[in-house]
Amino acid sequence: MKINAAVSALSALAHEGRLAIFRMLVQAGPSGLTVGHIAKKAGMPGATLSFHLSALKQAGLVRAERRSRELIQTADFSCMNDLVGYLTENCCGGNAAACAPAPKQLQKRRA
Amino acid sequence: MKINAAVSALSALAHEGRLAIFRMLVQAGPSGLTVGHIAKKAGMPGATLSFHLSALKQAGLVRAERRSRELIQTADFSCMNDLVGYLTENCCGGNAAACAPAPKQLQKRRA
DNA sequence: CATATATTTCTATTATTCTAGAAATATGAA
DNA sequence: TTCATATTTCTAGAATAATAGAAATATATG
Repeated sequence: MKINAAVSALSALAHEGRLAIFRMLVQAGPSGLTVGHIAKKAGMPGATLSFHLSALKQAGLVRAERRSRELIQTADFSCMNDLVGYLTENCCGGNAAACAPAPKQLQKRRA
Repeated sequence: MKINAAVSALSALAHEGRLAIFRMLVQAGPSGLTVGHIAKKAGMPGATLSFHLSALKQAGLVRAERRSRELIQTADFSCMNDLVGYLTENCCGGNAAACAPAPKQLQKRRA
């Protein structure tokens, strides 16, 4: 992942409404959600939601597929994982153990 | 992590200069870097760098400690890990295997 | 074709963030 | 105290992003 792609993805997620939408989709998994469903859960006018979904798509974090009149939105899990990997890449120069702020609190996640 | 904290962290990272700074600090590890060192590597005027470091600190991603005339900046690894955890939380409703876009390309990172 | 539903694009207004020069503050050294 | 270095705060103009109503487009059904 290049820095521009990472900035796009982070910018897309750096908004309360869009982050909530993205997390909904992450948790929904590969079967996704329709725009209407998201609009209801997010309590957002259609035009506003459409604007935010575009931002997420532009960044590569969300994909859409038409099913009849509805558009099913799904999270792009590999984009998400690439972003996470980009942020944590080569953490502490590769010495992951150094990231633990205190000895008792060992890092459980990847470092 | 609450959504507001996540949005703050993501907003702080959603800028090419700040993302580059943060990654420098992540890779530098717990010993950190001085403002001057970062300014040189990032090729950024002091005032601009200071503005961006403030944003990263405000978001909890960076901490500073004075050592004589210099201020040592370090990444906050637990904040970073919390953010990553927040993004990927309960992915696919807990069925992590579902995130793999294709059977042949298994997810190597946490899901 | 006419009508209904689902979603997007257009538009303009409002709000927020970025940038960097200049001045200010903090620390240390002579 | 005077000077040098390191960093921040102040400032204001320039750039970018958010919001949502209204109109447009896509698909389906009678």
